[in-house]
Amino acid sequence: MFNTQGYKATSISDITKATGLTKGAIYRHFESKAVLEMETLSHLSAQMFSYLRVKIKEERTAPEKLRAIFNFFETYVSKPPVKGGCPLLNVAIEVDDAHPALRKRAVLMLDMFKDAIITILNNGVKYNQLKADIDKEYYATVIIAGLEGAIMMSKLRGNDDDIVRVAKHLTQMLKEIEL
Amino acid sequence: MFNTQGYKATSISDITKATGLTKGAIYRHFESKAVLEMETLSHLSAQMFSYLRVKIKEERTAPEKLRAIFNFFETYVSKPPVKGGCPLLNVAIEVDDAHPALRKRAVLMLDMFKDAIITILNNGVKYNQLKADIDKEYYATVIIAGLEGAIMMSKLRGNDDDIVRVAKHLTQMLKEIEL
DNA sequence: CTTTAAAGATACCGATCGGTATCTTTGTGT
DNA sequence: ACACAAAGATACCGATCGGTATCTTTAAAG
Repeated sequence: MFNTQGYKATSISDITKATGLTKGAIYRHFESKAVLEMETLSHLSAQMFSYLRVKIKEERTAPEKLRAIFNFFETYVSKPPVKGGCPLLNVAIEVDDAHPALRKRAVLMLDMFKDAIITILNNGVKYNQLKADIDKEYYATVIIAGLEGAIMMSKLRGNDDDIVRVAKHLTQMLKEIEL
Repeated sequence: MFNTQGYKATSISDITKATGLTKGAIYRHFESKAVLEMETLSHLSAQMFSYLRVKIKEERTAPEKLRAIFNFFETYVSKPPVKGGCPLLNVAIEVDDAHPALRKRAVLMLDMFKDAIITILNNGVKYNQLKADIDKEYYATVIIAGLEGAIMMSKLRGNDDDIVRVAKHLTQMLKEIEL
């Protein structure tokens, strides 16, 4: 519910209705709504990276791993891995300076995503699957920005068209640094 | 305030404090908070497109117009045209199915942005500045997704680095379809 | 100067917010 | 069978939510 309706927009009462639990039960396990939000985001983050890690490990070369990532995101709207779209994108847009802890977690998620891609790029160079002189941070940024922006567009329109186009473009970009 | 804190997260009381007006004064001019949200989004949308249109009209050729757009977005975080980042991105992430009117406006904003870029691409082909066989919808989508995703990343980190990287990439992509 | 309508202020509405003190139930180890 | 702690339920708190009925102020036309 935090991921679909937003953190601020989801009330504890919404959660009691959805879970059948009472406020007393919830507040016994979470000391505040802010803590519940944090732990929910951590859970969503872990879930997302878990799914993604499986897809990445199924492939052997760096280009194949990257294509697996693009492919993973192509059906993000029609078959969302977690309801409500990308938790990173959602929380990044919602958090302002009033939620420093949640913001920190969001930055951490972005770092993890970026590092995962950079690691793949590094291994690609190491094993002569990718050109040696590529700017890894640059490509990681372009990939994440494209995917996240495309999720926004596709989710707004309610179909995968936009994200399929961006995935196609990223695949094309990949060809240019492939050996 | 709607654009910085979010629509749902901004209360009428927040607005009375910020404006010095009272609820009575506000509700005389706007029949509900939802209407105020709608008109605010329309205003933000018009403002954004106004700024962007100026930048586009300053350039003469299609490639120059597109580069002007990329350049416009490069300082979006450090020198935001409107406080709180991109109104399209913000509203697209916040709206769920409970806000159909706001959602419709968001789709309209995306359509306008996309159409503006497609028009530039069409003119570029017409005047032999761009290759004739390009998929305009594809490039428009890639450009918007990249820029919006980059805004999310840059805003989360608090600097322009990510969006500068993506702008560089889009400039590079442009070279490939330029004549 | 008076009239009049728009604009704004005041005071309130019921509903819901996050949160808590206190009570009851449940499950487990002995 | 009993003790006891953990889990959950109940009932409430003050604050704030969006919204409104009613009163006062403002400003412009005659």
